[in-house]
Formats: sequence, structure tokens, C-alpha cells
Amino acid sequence: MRGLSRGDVNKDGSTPIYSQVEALILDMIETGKLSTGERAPSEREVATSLGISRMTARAAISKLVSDGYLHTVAGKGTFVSDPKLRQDLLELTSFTEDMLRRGLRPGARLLGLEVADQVPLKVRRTMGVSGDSELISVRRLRTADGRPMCLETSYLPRAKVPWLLEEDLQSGSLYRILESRSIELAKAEEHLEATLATEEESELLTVPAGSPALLIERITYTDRDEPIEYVKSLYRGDRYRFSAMLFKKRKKGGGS
Amino acid sequence: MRGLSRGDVNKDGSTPIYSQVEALILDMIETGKLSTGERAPSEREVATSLGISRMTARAAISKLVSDGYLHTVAGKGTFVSDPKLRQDLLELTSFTEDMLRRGLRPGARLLGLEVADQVPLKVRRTMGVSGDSELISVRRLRTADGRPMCLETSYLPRAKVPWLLEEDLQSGSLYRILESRSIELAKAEEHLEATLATEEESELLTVPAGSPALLIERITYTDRDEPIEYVKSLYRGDRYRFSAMLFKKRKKGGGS
DNA sequence: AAGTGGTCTAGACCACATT
DNA sequence: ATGTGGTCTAGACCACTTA
Repeated sequence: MRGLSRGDVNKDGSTPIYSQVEALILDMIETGKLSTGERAPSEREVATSLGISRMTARAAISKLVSDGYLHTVAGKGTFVSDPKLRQDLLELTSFTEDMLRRGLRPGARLLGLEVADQVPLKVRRTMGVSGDSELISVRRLRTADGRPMCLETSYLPRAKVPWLLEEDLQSGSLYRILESRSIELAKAEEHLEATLATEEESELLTVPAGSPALLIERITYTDRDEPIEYVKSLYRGDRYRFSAMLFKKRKKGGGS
Repeated sequence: MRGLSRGDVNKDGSTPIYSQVEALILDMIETGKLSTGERAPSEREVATSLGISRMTARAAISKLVSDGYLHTVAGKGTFVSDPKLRQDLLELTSFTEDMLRRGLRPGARLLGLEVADQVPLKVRRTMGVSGDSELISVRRLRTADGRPMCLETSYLPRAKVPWLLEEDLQSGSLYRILESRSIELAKAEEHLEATLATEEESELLTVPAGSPALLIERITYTDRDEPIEYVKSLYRGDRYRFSAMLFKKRKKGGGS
């Protein structure tokens, strides 16, 4: 299989070999050297042509399978999946990343940044704090291409982000700020429901009162499973669409 | 670590060892033998106590990690994740399963089952058919505990499910019917948006006209990446909430 | 120093597909 | 008969954390 040769992987570098292989195959897919439905090089081909172990090649391919780029058929081979099935659905992103991905220019108008002293019980419980003044709240009107997209209220634990009150939340992405402080976000639980914008909300979002809106509640966790952020976002129903990829779980007991 | 001994795995059976190990550890978590935040047995412990290779033990643990039951910390160990983070979010389920999981009794009222001859272009394209009469449409009012929950319109390729017109879609789950015919569903792409119920829709859903509703579009694929179903569902905004778990992807090349 | 997860090797046998 | 993915082994070295 042309395109894969021993020189393509660096065994001494700090980057794991399987990650390099993953990037190599991904590149072949994205540049069209491998097209949809086509058979990808087999595990053994990848292993021998790159001079690595089959298990290492397999690790790379497995990752691409779980990310939706490839799918395997036992006895036949590994095939390139339909691009529709490998869209970056269900990836945890910031509003900023989300908008950029949609081809829109993200923006923010800061409505409030303060130590919160009247936090709903539900939020306090979720964030694992008991008293008042333990959370910082950020309220922002998020814009896309300059026009209102959603109304966002975040709560973060003061103990973990005491420096937040000094940050510039007008322009920057909150998630990028957190990462620059070595707070690694790992996953988030989201709940979505359809609702109507109240009078105040519709005014800020510049839509008629009673317009449909998508209410998204998100609890973000760090790589140590600690809740780091509770966000309630109200998106304009006419401008926003949420996408996700759902997977079927295997049955227990070897049935399937 | 008590609870894991050589007799617990069957090396001759048809069930892979790592699946058995996965089930064993999962059981320890669900029965409380391992509680939230506690350290799970290490890869080497599992391997030696069960008399298997470390790589096999690791395969089982990796699966549980990717399913959200455990999380690893390099150099420290593997820990049991918060139950909130391992809820079955983002799993592909039928309406029937979904309702049962929410503790509601699912039901259906068949509104239409026919060969569809006026299918929107978008649906035809998605399903990969060109002409008319190649899709079967199913329109049902779905109920939960006897009260209307959503209005569901499905399109399936006639060529793949010619027997569908004879099926009982009043009581049974469509997905269970497909599975009984050896059609394995693997994943689905979903798009959600907030909207308002039209007059006809609100009447069927027994809500006031102009009520908020969650519009869900789903395209379901088989394990061979073939689209098998296109569904448009309109859920009552006051009764339904969609949940998902989002994960952060790793950065490439150590740039971060 | 000892234990942990992260990575990697060089083999092996199996069931299944294709030729 | 050959090639494929699926599974499994019995080692190995590394960076990291904890004691």
C-alpha cells in the first residue's frame, strides 16, 4: 500500500507510535487517498509496511473505528465510513469552537461576573458546595456573526478558579482560559429541552416574546471526575440545532 | 482482591475472556463491592488473580473506561467514576426502551402505514433512493403512561423491509421487529431543535396551540453503514428532555 | 523502591470471507 | 488456500506517583 513506509513513524519521539499511525491513516482519508467505502490497508499491511507490531497497528485502527472514521467487517477487512457518520458529533466543545465549526464568528457580551450568593439548590448540589459565596457566576450573551445566539449563565467553584474574576470574558473563550490554567476538561453531561423565551430573554436574544428556544443544561467535569462548571444556556430556536451521534451497545452474555 | 479468582473466567467458552472480565468488574461496581471514587483492582491484580494476560485484563478495563464506569490516572490507578457520569446517555435506543428507562409505560397509536409516494427530497437523498414508492412511511402517535408524548414519522427503504406493511406497529417496537429480522442497528445521527407545535400537531399531542416542542430528526444506520431509517419526531416540550454525554477529544502532536 | 497505567513486541489460534 | 479481523499470551521498558 503506497503512502505507508518505515520512514513515516518515529519510534524515538515522545508521540506514541499508534497515535502517529492514527494520524497517517486519518490523513489518507482526509486527503482522499482512501475514499468512502474503500477498503483500508489491513492491520498486517500497516504493521509490516511501517515496521511495527500488528497490535500497535490495531490500536491505531481501533481508535479510528471508535471515532467513526472506519468500520470493520470480520473476515473481509476495514472500510472507510461515510463522512456523515464521522462528523464531530458528541464532542465536548466550547461555544467558541462550536460556532467556528459552524462557520460563524463567535462573540460575547458580558452581562455579569460576580461571586454568586443566591444560587439555586440544584446547582449547589450538582457542584458539590453547600453554602453561599462558594460559586462564581458568569452571565453572557453569546453572539454569532454579531447577532445574538444564546443566553448563557455559568457557575464555577470559587475555590478552584479564584482568579476568574480578573479574567477577560468579553473576548476570550472560558474553556481556553481554564486550559491555560491547567484545568483539563474531560466530559460533560447535557440535558436539552424545548421551551419558550420569557419577555426579558427574548429581548436580549432579539426575538419576539414567546419564541421557541432550546434550553441546554451542561455539567462539565475535569479528567479527575470533578464538576468544574454548571451552565444553563438558552439558544434561539431559529438559529441553533444540536447534533449527536448515538451508538448501540452490545448485549450482555455473548448473545450478539 | 477478593471477588476475583481463577474460576470466574471460562477460557473455553465462546464468550471472549475480556468480555467476561468486563462483566465481572461491572458486577462489582453495580453491587457496590466497588464504590464511587474507590480504586479498582489494578490491571496486574486482575491478570494474576484470574490467571490471564495483563493485556486481556487491560482490554476489559479500557472498555469500562470508554463506557464511563471507570477512569484512569497514570501512576495512581483506576477509579470508579461517579454514577452520574456513567448513565446510559448517548445510547441508541428505541422509543419503547427510552420510555421504559424513564419509568413510563410506552404505547403507540398508528396513524398511517403505507408506501410513501410524496417524500421530501431531503429524505430521499438521505436514504439513498431516487424515485417515488421506494420508501415505506410509518406515522404514529407515541404515548407514555397513556398520554401523548410525541408524533413520529418514519421512512424505511421498501427494498430492505418489504414485510413491514404486514407488521403490527400498534403495540410492538419497530426496532425489535427489525432485530428479529436480523437487521442490526449500529448508530444514529440525531439533530435536535426547538420549535412550536402547529395546530394539527398540538391537537394530536393534546397541548395548547403554540406550545414549545422538541423536533428530533434521526437517521439510523446498520452495522454496515447503510441508512435503514429516517425519523422525524416532535416531542412535547413539557414532557421530554434529551440527555447526552459529551467527551473531549485529545489534541494531536502534544501541541497543548 | 515499589506499584501503577501507557506503550510495544513477536508470536499464536480462531472463525469467517474470498478465490 | 489465503487473507481478514478478533482474541490472547508472556514478556518488556517508560514516566509517573506514593511511600
